[in-house]
Amino acid sequence: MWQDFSFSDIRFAELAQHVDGGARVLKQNPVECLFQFLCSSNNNIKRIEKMVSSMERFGDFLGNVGGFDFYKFPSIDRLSCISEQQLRDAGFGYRAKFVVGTVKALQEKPGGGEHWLDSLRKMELCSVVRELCTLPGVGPKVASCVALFSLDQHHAIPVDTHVWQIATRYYIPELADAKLAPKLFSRVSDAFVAKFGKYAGWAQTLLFIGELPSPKTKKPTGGKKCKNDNNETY
DNA sequence: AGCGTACCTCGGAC
DNA sequence: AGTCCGAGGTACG
Ligand SMILES: [Mg+2]
Repeated sequence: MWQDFSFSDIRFAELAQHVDGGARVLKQNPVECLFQFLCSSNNNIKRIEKMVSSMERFGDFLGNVGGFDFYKFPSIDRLSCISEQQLRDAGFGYRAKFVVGTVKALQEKPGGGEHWLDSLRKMELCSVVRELCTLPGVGPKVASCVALFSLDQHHAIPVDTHVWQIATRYYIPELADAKLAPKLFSRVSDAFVAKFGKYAGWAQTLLFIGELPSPKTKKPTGGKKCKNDNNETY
């Protein structure tokens, strides 16, 4: 698959050579995935991880490995025991009410929230996103993440600030100075699907990793120039 | 429909 | 040391 992506995009080809050990696009549990990305809005990864681990402590204790405690991610019912104040105290900020509201909304689904989330698997991507967006704190980006990482929607493109940077730099440079707006969300998404096709979401994930200030990538530095689709150097 | 703006918190940059 | 900025967006006017 990487070869296909590399053929489709020169930048992908170059980046792929510099990502050690590959990247994994995990098929996550939908509940866990949803609440993780519910914490992600306007936030940094370190704090997101802290918030997620504080939610996990409401799940069953699994054991201790190498000095680290592990917990099963809480069920929706278990999550419903957490108050907004507890979440505030745990540093969730304004996302505290999103968590409480989404738990409540899920509990009210006929057949339960877990079942409702699973039922989204067999729907079209646009319907999946639309349904998920009815939850408080869930917009198009979070919905796309949940769809891609936990609901088998491999062509979902979560358009976040990083993807926006990538897209305007390499694929649609004419929008370089525009603000990331909902209207342009689809524009970016279309650009990725046009370029990478069925598994565009996976390609997006790799390019996203390339943007992160992470030791996982050792991007080419110093002097090397490349060209984007419009033959502009970067 | 489309566009501005506020929003919790917090580590790093200056 | 104080201030400012921005981070895997969303809700609301
Ligand atoms: Mg929503």
